[in-house]
Amino acid sequence: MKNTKQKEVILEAVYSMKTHPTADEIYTELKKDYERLSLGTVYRNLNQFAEQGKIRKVTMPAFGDRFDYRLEEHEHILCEKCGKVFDIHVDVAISSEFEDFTVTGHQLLLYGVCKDCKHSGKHMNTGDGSVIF
Amino acid sequence: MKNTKQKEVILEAVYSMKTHPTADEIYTELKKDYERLSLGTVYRNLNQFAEQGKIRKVTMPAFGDRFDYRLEEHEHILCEKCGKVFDIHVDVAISSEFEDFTVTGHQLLLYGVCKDCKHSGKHMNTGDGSVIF
DNA sequence: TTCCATGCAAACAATTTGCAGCAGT
DNA sequence: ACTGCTGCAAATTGTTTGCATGGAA
Repeated sequence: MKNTKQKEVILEAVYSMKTHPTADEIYTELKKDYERLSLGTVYRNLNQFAEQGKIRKVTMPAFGDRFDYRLEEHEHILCEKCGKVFDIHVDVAISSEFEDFTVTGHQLLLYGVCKDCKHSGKHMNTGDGSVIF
Repeated sequence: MKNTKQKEVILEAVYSMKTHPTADEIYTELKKDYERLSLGTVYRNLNQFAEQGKIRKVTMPAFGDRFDYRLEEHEHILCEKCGKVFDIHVDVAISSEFEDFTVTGHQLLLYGVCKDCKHSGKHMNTGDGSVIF
């Protein structure tokens, strides 16, 4: 794999934008400084980094794929109002064998309404009465 | 909401295909008997049913949206080789308040290799050493 | 008769890919 | 010099939408 300026700045962008950006958000951000950068290159490199385990790709229902520089085990919570994604640290212990499956990974996603959106006056659902995690 | 033949057979298809079908799979299946059925109608109705809580929409990374007739609380496990989705019943207890979030729902997705694919001789990853669920 | 739902095709959004030229080794 | 990487644009894929017509109430 060759070292290119593009690879460098794309990876750096994921590290510095701590907001779980989409490919397009990264592209838009970098475009300011790198006029000729192409969206295809951003996608190509993000996917490559994810395969190499340098970053993580997180698929969100209805809000597109996000990229996350945090490699440690953690889960995500998605605000359904603003689409922002936050990290949460919960202990999800999964055996590597489960009902005839060899389990290689998992993803836990919580949905809800974040603090800011709660206070911004929009109507919201009530909780569903579930228990402490 | 009006009762139409299309609504009837689409909903019935989700109930009878117990394979977590995509919209397109449902469409293809029904097209055999209903020549003039349109894919748009399938999408429209599936989304409507999901909103009404008659079925469930499950978003899978890399394999498109699936529809599930099972309404009870359960999670999914996705085979990375064949793309099949299976139900699993695990106890995921989540509080309705979590770090300033009002939690309205969650989704736990495990990835792995199913029994059939394990035995079909393809190379596979080793487990990641995690613990009993 | 009134409108909602459908079929159809076009529109869309997100992502991937083919290719010729350019740049890293 | 060789070959992979990039920019660009076109192609794909999955899904939604506008509109005229047909069918349920």
